[in-house]
Amino acid sequence: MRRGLALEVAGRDVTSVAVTGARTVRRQPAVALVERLRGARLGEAGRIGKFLLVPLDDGAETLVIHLRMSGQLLLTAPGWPLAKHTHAVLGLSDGRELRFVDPRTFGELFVAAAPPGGPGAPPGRPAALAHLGPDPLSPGWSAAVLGRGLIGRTARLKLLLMDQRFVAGIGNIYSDEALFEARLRFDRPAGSLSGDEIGRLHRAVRKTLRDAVTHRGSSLRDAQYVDLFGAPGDYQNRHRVYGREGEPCTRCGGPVRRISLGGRSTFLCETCQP
DNA sequence: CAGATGCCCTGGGCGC
DNA sequence: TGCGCCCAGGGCATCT
Repeated sequence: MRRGLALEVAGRDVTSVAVTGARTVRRQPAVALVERLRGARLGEAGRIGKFLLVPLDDGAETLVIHLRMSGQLLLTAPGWPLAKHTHAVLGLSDGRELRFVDPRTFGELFVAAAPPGGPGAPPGRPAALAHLGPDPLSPGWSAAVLGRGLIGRTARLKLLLMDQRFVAGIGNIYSDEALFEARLRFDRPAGSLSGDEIGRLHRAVRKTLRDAVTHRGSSLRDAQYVDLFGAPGDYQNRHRVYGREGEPCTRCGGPVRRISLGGRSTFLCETCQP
């Protein structure tokens, strides 16, 4: 989604703004966001974890977008019929519209001040995102950094991977996929990993996220996740455990298991992830 | 303090 | 066909 925004909306001006959803803009008065966006020039989108950051004008402020469970950003011609649960529409100077659609209304938009990022660099992170840990695809997230972070942690590995304060951007699908790739059980105490296991985990997280982006994300049965043009991703067809309960493990042929953890599903192969 | 639980919502799938 | 239940890519407040 970040790549799509960078390709399609960077350099456009916002010519009109309509916010109709009561919950979609909730960190600030909707009128403040509308007035700040109207007439703004959109910069090249950045990303920290699951948050999208679209710099405004000189980059001193940024539009922050989180899709949560069911949010979509769609780029359409103005005449297109408005999908149900469309909560915000930005008119763009190229005549198209950027629409935020979100049935469950967990997603949100807000405008925040962004510290300057230096010449040529993207703006820094807004204060509202200060709690986020490093993005696992950023250069700073090395195996050594991961290993230091794991020391003394008693949490189960999967829950720590999904803790956005620890590392930002891994959710329920990609934690399961990365743990399978790393051949690690989800309920290992995070601090119990050996050096070799830390290396495997680090490699697996980065490979899983990179591959998922290459394949344009995971669109599950309800096809909630789609790109700017409504096209679903492809990575769901490459999942090795997530959503594959009872199907054969791609590595050993044994059945993929589903276990409930913290009220959500965890998928794993108990043979390959001892 | 870390960890567990429940809630914010709508919609789809399934059993009866 | 319809009802009630369970489940779903996340994050946060509130308990212990």
